[in-house]
Amino acid sequence: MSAGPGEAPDGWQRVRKVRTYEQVMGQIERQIDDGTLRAGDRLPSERELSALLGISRPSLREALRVLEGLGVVDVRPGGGSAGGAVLVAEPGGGFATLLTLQLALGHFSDHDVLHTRVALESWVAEEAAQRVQPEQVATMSALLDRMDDPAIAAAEFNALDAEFHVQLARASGNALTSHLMASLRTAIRRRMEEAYDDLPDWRATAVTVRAEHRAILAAVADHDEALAVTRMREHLETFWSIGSGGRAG
Amino acid sequence: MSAGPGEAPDGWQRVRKVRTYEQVMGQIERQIDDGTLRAGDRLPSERELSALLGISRPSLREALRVLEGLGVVDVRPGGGSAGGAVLVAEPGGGFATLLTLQLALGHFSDHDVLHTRVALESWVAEEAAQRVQPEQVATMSALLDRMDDPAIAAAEFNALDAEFHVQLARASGNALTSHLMASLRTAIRRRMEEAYDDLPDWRATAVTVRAEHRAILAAVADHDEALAVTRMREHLETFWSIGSGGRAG
DNA sequence: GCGGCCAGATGGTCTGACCATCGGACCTCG
DNA sequence: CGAGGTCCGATGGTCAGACCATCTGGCCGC
Repeated sequence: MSAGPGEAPDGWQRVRKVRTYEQVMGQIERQIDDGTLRAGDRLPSERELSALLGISRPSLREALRVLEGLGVVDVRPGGGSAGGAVLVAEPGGGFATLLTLQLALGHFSDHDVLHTRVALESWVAEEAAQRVQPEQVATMSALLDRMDDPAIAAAEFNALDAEFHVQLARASGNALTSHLMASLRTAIRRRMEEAYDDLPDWRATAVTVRAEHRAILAAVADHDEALAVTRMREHLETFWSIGSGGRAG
Repeated sequence: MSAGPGEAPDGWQRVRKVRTYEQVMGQIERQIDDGTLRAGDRLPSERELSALLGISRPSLREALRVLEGLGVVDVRPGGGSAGGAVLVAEPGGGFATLLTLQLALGHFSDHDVLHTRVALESWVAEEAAQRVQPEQVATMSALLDRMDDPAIAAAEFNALDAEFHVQLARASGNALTSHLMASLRTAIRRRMEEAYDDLPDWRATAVTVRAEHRAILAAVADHDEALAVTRMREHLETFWSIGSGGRAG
């Protein structure tokens, strides 16, 4: 991180072999950046665009696949108005895939993910406490009600747990943070489920989780920023200590 | 975000058209997840792997391109030990591209990015103040010295500024946060430079920035968490108010 | 022993083709 | 005249085969 890739002691640097698909991505990226292309716009058909760029269809398709993987375009088959590659209007796609893979590769530890969540969630709690709307409180409250179901399955409990945190992030009014958190949550979903499975009695833990969620939401609804942050931190640290304790000793 | 993509009222959901390259990615992802494939491993050659999977080379290549864009594999031409697709050992690749594009598409606002940075940087300052090592302080101090050069160009000043924040994130010991911050910084690099260009006298601003950096580093070096957090927040908010003030009024 | 040279392997790219899918126009029937 | 089904064209999805550029590693000659 202290230097760009392929950097050498002096001003020298490795020559860049620009592949065709990278040039295509560069052009699309530039056109997005200067406003020529905007969210919702439809790209020319693969055949047409490949001709315009003077390249083959496979090369163009590689670029489209990457953009698709990055959540930038949405490609649909078929003719007429629905077919073709469209610049997606919804944000956030791609983060989860990226995080999941990098986590699986061992590039980041569970510890890293949890602490990043603490950083973001703390801020989210603080911000949400400032600007939360009554109807958002109602939505989250309804979520917590559903988590109270005594017959609920662990997987659904976990999903609702995640949903609660995501809704809170939404209430903070920051789309980036909201999507980052949702993606982090997706990335560690399996580990969360495994952690639950390893608990001798997850329903006992659930009781604690429910109470903490209620407490956090109450502080947010009261616009008590400091309390919301404190409770959020405690909530995350409690869960972490239980989870790691259940697995490591 | 409240539901998965393509969800319908009942249990119905849109049929999933699984393309070949997606299946390939799924297989690779699974093998990474269960440890069959690990960082540093080399995948079979394109011809060999496409034969093993019973698909054509172009389809396989689409999967490889996406994985490459996500920073999961590193593909190099040529025969022998150096050629082929290798699972990257270095984390973080792909974040910057993704963030840059999504930002350009207008999915996230500058405001969102700045506030996410505040959330992460605040935590970074707190954590770094706890665990920073003397040599890390020395490294960052040297960076700040280079920023003192009165003849420094705006672009380099900006680069060193980013580098300082990244080093601080490193000192926090969290690779994920560190890479997220570096990527956020990359994503808004152009806007930062434009903001500097719009300043009537950026060198005057630079004086303030230098002082704030020194103050932050001093608090971190003293292991004064609270002070480090406070100063970091002030630093970011100061810069933001100047930047937006210079552009918006 | 050392340097240059050559062969094999690998990725990078292109051409052309065929299939599945979907939208929209058309046509038929009531 | 309207409603329904049908056909056609455009588009993405996939494949096969070929050729080129690049790089490694070993061979050969000096």
